[in-house]
Amino acid sequence: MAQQGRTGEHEVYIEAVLSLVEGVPVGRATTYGVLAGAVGHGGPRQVGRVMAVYGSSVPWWRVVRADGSLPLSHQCEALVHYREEGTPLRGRITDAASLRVDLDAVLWMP
DNA sequence: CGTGTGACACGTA
DNA sequence: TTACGTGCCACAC
Repeated sequence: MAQQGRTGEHEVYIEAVLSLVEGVPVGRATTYGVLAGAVGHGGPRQVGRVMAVYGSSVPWWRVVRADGSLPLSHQCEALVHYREEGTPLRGRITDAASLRVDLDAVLWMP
């Protein structure tokens, strides 16, 4: 449709990241670096920033750090989703500091 | 226009 | 495994 006349690369980048996150299947997960490489521009930090601002509209919990650890202030919320989706975790639930997603089993790539 | 900060990544100890 | 330093890019002040 004839709208969005301004193809701002900034918005294109945001939509690209969000689109990829929405494409992550249930029970799986990916990393900021993978998404950054998928869009072919910027870096993992830029992806993280997009998630921090616009991530509220996408399954952000399926995006974790390269080592499988969770976002600093959202691991508790992510934990709830992981339990519902049956996402395999490593470490001990009693210690969120060492809690990580088993990327070796659920890593998803676009 | 320099400095600090961040939902990051990687190497090394 | 954790801790520290460095590189990266964008944004707030």
